[in-house]
Amino acid sequence: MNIGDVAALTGLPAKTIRYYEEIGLITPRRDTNGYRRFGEGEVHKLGFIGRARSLGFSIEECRTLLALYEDRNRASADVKRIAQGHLELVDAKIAELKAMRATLGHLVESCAGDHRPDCPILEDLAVRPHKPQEERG
Amino acid sequence: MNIGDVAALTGLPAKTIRYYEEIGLITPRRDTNGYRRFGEGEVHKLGFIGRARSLGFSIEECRTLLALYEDRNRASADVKRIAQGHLELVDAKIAELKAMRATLGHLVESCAGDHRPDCPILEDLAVRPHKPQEERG
DNA sequence: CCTAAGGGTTCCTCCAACTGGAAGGTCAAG
DNA sequence: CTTGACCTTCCAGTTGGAGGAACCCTTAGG
Repeated sequence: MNIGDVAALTGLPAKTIRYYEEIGLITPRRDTNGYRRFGEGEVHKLGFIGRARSLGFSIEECRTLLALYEDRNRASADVKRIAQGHLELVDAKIAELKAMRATLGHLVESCAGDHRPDCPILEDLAVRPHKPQEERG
Repeated sequence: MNIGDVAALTGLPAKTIRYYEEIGLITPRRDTNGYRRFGEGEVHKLGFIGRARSLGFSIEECRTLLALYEDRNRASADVKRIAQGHLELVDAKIAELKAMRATLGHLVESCAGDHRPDCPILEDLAVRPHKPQEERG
């Protein structure tokens, strides 16, 4: 199996697969012509990584998860800790974005958006000693 | 005013302020000794940028907003369009994170997190043809 | 034989938005 | 004079790849 087939199977770009090899996530064999040759194991690993990435795990978390996956003696607690930590990070990010969204939403609503120059958005950016306002309607 | 004072006033790291000069967001004068000298204008600009950044606007968006701010003939519609576009991006990001959070939350809940090796999180990453599961149990 | 296509390979640069650190100049105080 | 805080420049690294150049391999067709 060449890299193109693996890309099609896993949905990962070939570039990404090469990159994953470069950083040591996978180590496919080589044909005599220098082409990477992938077996089921590699494809499976790449699928695993792809799914973990799509859940927002960092590359290093993926590396750890993969190691745990291949360790038949792992404790599920180790995995759960990583997932939990990541979950908290995601929650924090969501909260941050929501705060941004609230402020931004208020500003957008308050702006007439016409040909005139008066703009509450710019005024706010210009002077407000930025603590995100909650409600003031 | 030296860069340290400006950093204290605006809350931006000195490194960041230097970076903003490098990319042309600001152009402070120089003292004879080579130190950057900041006036009120610069400090005001930096505050503006800092607040815009904290709302998630990109540097290039900040550049545009700043230009609009300084253009007395701008139309508020131009500003609103940028903010609106950014708002949609933020909403998309939130939605994406929420989807991740949901899947991740299910997985974390379903994992015992003890000394045993059985782990639904790893099993899911290993085999699931990843469409985020909604509800199941 | 040559050619063209569609793989593959390596290597290098670039992205955002900084951050860290090294090596060195400047300034005010003791 | 020395110390320490501040400033300067420049270089490298971060995350997770994307883009592209230059070149090799393979196969099909004429």
